[in-house]
Amino acid sequence: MAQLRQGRGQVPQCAACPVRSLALFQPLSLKEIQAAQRYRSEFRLVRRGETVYAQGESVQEAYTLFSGWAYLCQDLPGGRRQILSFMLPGDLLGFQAEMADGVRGHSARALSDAALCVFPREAFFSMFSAHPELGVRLVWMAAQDQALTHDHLASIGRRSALERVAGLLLELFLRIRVRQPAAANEVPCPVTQSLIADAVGLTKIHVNRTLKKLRDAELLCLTHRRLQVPDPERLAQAAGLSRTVLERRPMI
Amino acid sequence: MAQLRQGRGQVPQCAACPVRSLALFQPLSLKEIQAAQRYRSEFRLVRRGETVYAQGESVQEAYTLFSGWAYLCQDLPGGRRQILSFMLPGDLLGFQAEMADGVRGHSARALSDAALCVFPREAFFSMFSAHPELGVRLVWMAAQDQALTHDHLASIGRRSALERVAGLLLELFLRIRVRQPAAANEVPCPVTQSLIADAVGLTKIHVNRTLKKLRDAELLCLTHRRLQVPDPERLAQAAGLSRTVLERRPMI
DNA sequence: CGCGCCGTTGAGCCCGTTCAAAAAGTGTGG
DNA sequence: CCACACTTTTTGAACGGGCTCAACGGCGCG
Repeated sequence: MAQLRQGRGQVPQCAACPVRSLALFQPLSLKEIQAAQRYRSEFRLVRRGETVYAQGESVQEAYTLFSGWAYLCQDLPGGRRQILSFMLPGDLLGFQAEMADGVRGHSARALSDAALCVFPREAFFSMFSAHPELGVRLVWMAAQDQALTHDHLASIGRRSALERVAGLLLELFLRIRVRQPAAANEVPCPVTQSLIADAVGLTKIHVNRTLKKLRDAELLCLTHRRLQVPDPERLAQAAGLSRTVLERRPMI
Repeated sequence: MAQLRQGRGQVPQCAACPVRSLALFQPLSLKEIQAAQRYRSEFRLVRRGETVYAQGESVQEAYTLFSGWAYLCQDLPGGRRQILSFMLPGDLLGFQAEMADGVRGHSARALSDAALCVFPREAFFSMFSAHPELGVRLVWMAAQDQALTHDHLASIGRRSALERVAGLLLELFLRIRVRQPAAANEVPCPVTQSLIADAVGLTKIHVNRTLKKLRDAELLCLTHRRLQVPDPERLAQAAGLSRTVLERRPMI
């Protein structure tokens, strides 16, 4: 359990984890966290573009994204692909199909250089029996995840190109902002237009045109890996979202 | 807990439940099942078209679909709507947002006359502490659900109209067939073309044309609330699905 | 019978795609 | 520092899959 592969840096201690309040272990006390650290089998560094796990592989581990960005995507015949979700620090990866049929239905890739805490499949069973509240927490996170996926489904199925792009970027904006010390109207956002296209089911060319429209309407501006949203409320309206979306604090 | 509202029929006993092997309580022994029945607060009958729970309501209960069909759908501005999933006997409804922010993100409606076993929100906490294996089972079912939703997402985002319709009907065909005594190439299937349209993100008119194509190609035939699939393998190919989909037994 | 829902078919249009190409940004090695 | 390769962004022109609008037939039900 203790064969932690360390990259250039040192392995962080769970007790000092900066994303703990967002992550699976949130319900545990500081003392319990120190004990729970032994469930982690590895602290892994991955480079931008590298695969964390691949579609078709058998399920052996799950991960907490410690730092950096990642995304889940499903590859389809004809070179097509669909991005299922973007993952931010604190998010749990690889549990979606953990219990299903034992085979990954999608791949997970690093969008930027990233670090992951790795938990072997069996660790979850021990964790749940030792800390039942972690089971509740996991179910809660899974439900949150499912609700978000449902929103994406409705977005791709029934919304216009502009609504889709606006909706996705608003969601990312809000999710990133929760992870930031101060609430700003500009956040780092390393997604490319191609990635947006594969996430909302459009062509990268049409995403580009749509972004131009949004920029001209001063609803948002995505350049140099930074995302500006002057007025989230107005963007939500353009995305055809009910006002409540802004109040729902995402993924805490 | 025992105020079971009974319609015309008698309330079924969990021990004799015909969908137990598909449902949440699958891991329990016969003896445990009899005890677990007390968690059920109600056995409810709903008529075709009635709402089980509605978008925006606060979350109070979850349900096991005992008989009949249901579907989850999200309503959008402009009269648009997206069907998120179809529910068959044994499926768990209303847990998706159970733990999230306490507000339903979608509605659940009966597609045919249906019967539901109702479990109040708090029952789940008692159930999990009394039977930890139910927690594992629930997580497993949630993961299965999520995997299916991911497939829909990829389908709507990146597949052609024909692939989408073929894929959806193949999925339904397989899910219905598991619930049937003998494996036939014809199953009951009460979905209308409008419902298919709202599920795959197309117009009902275009769904109609697509169904005609599929019928002409003798891939499937959907008439009089019955679905025929002469050769599932060939249909899977037309839907652009890898062969493995057929082997994956859905939702057990 | 008449009403409402569901399925079917046609004609024309539009949103988003495809193909093509150039500009701008990013990273690498000499 | 520049040269080079590569990825990402931007723009134009033309095509087409799926949409809109409109009308009709069929079926179940009160």
